[in-house]
Amino acid sequence: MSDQSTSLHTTIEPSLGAVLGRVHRQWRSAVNQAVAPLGMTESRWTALMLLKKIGEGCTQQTLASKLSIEMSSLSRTLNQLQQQGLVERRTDPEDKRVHCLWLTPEGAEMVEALTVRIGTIRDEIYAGISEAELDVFASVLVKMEANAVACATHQEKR
Amino acid sequence: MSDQSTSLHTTIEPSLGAVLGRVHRQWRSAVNQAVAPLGMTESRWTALMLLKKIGEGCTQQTLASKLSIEMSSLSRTLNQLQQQGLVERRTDPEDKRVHCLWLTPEGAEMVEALTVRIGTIRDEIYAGISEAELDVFASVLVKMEANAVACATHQEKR
DNA sequence: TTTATTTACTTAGCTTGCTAACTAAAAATG
DNA sequence: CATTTTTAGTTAGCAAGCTAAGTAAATAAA
Repeated sequence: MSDQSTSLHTTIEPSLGAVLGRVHRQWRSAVNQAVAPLGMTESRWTALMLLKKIGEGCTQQTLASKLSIEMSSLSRTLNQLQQQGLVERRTDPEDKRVHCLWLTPEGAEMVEALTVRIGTIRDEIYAGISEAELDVFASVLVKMEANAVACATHQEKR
Repeated sequence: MSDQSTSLHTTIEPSLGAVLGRVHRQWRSAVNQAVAPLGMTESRWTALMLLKKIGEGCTQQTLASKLSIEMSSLSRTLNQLQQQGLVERRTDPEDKRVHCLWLTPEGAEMVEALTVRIGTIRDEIYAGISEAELDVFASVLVKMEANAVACATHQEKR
């Protein structure tokens, strides 16, 4: 029994995490090709679409946390989106440290265009995968994400 | 019926690819913390361990392709591994363009040490996930990888 | 109320993915 | 056999993740 728990995952590809990285790179490459004509890159459209999803007016802090990237990474991406005239940073009058994020009209149009293009890619990448499989896949991702965060956290306090 | 096929995946998280990226980042962060004391980073240990797995003496071409990274990326990583005295590049006498890759004794020891540490992390990240779920997860990843590659390929020829 | 700490964000510099442009060797073509 | 093309690998510079070290504003402590 304890034997089983030790060997539980040894039959599986030992470096599934590396596979995860590969698939992510290839998925990114496919999407990047599709959105390049719109002047978009992964980091930019990911931020743009998540901003739309979680609701305009949110802080950079909130968006960075939902993206699971650092504030510094998001800051640079927002500089680009702002320069492209797709996003606005408005200083919160209640707390002048805080920047609230809003889509410009052009930004909103971009989200629409992206949704279409990325939807096409998504369907191609999901081809031949059943909804049941996708459900399991998504639930495993969620568990892994939580486990990885917990793991990183307990390690950093040694 | 055709309705069902259009709506097939719309109930799922629309940007599962973005989730994939997030989980990969977090998994990488957890592993990086664990292997940093050994002087390793993700790109270096991934290359080192895959070299061990697919067999020493292989070409850079082969290793890059199995890693799903470009030759140029691998070239830099190998420079680092060579500088650390973990890997050797030997010119193939039959074809002087080709560099065959070998682990040094120190490299072989490093692989052992990494296997232990990464195994620990892997078990933590797999916690609460059944073997059946992992099987589905791995099979979905494989299908997605193939689909993404196909998608990128047919796009680039417009 | 002045000082210290915390918080939201930015900037700078590193890592490692990428593409593009290069060298040198091998293979194909004339 | 000379010339062109292909192939294996390298180098240079961009993209976007990271950490570390800043600002400026808000809060806590003295």
